[in-house]
Amino acid sequence: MARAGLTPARIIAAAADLADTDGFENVSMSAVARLFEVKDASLYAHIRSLHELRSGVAALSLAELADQVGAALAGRAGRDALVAFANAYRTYALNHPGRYASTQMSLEPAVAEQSAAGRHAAMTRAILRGYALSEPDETDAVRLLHSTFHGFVLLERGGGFSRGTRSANASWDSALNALHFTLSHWPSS
Amino acid sequence: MARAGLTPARIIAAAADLADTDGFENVSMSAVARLFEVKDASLYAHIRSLHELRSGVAALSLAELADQVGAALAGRAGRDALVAFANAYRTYALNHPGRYASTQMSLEPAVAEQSAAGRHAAMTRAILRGYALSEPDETDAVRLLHSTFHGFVLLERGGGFSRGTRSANASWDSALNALHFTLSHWPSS
DNA sequence: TAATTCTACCTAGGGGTCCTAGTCAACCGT
DNA sequence: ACGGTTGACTAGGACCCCTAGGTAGAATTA
Repeated sequence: MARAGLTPARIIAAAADLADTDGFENVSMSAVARLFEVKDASLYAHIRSLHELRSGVAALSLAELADQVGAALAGRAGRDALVAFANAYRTYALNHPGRYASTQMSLEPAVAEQSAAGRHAAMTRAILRGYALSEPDETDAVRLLHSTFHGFVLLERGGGFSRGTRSANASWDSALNALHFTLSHWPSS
Repeated sequence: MARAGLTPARIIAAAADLADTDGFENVSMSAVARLFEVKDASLYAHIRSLHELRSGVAALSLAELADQVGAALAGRAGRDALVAFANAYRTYALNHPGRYASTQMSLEPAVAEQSAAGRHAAMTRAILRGYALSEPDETDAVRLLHSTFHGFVLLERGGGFSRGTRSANASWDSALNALHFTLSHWPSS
């Protein structure tokens, strides 16, 4: 009986890959076990439950997303920062659909989540520094940006933009234009 | 053996209620069968598969959503129409989380879907008539609106706006302000 | 090196889900 | 009243989650 060399990290990484190829909803203990050519029961020595496996994927994905967005953001400001942030966000979501889907699951306020989601919010606020908003406008703007990016990416991936001849890319650029314009002339009433 | 009086419509309606109370991901043949005090196998005389059941819920929900949004929109124009549309949309999503979640599932271009989603898009375009956009700006604006509403509602329901003291309602109104402003001064470059 | 402990993986099994096939009883039109 | 249709049943296969207990190889210690 050769050992497969399972560790929580490797199991979660494999599950994340599986999510991207087969969909997050198809991430199961059995499916991941098959990847390692191991019985599903064997995974329970490393990961307590399916829920923990999926939460692990979510935490991993949030961290990756924050990394990539952070890297894209480095050294930019104002409109440049907005566009870089948005494009990095969308690129990650489209390249890693399963990982991105995992970030939607409501994970209990775990420590790992706190850090990654916190970084995310901090970066969004960093963008807004170029637009000189004060509270509570800044919070409203953060939520508007996040909503728009999240919604766009989900609809795009779900095929919601397939009708018509206008490309999703063009509409995306247009949306960024609109957001930049709104942020530049924030109606603070 | 008394008959339970199952029909596709009643089964789908029950499934939709179950989605709202227990979550769309928990809509299963077994769970719906339990509601009718019937064995799960009995449902297959009326509904071919779990996928068909869920698609049915999605079609029902899309139709309901279109109805409510359409009713809210009646007789309004311009900013009024935008706000009415948006609030009806959000209200439906928050009051019927499971039904709303069902509308996210990618249903094959079924006939039923065509009609409801088509109505939805037509109504969004009706709003924009007050802003005098021409193609392709109108398509971009439709997508921006839909993305923002969809993203906001999902994040709100997922607890994404729990941090901080700013209420979701206030941020929502602020987002509508911003959208109205952007639509009024659409940067057509 | 040899003995002991540890642990990564195993088998066995209970309970849940989707779905098919085949059966029988209740309803309905004639 | 009767024959056909159909609505719900039981039985069962395939797959899933998860627990309990066993075993063999790795790690630690004597």
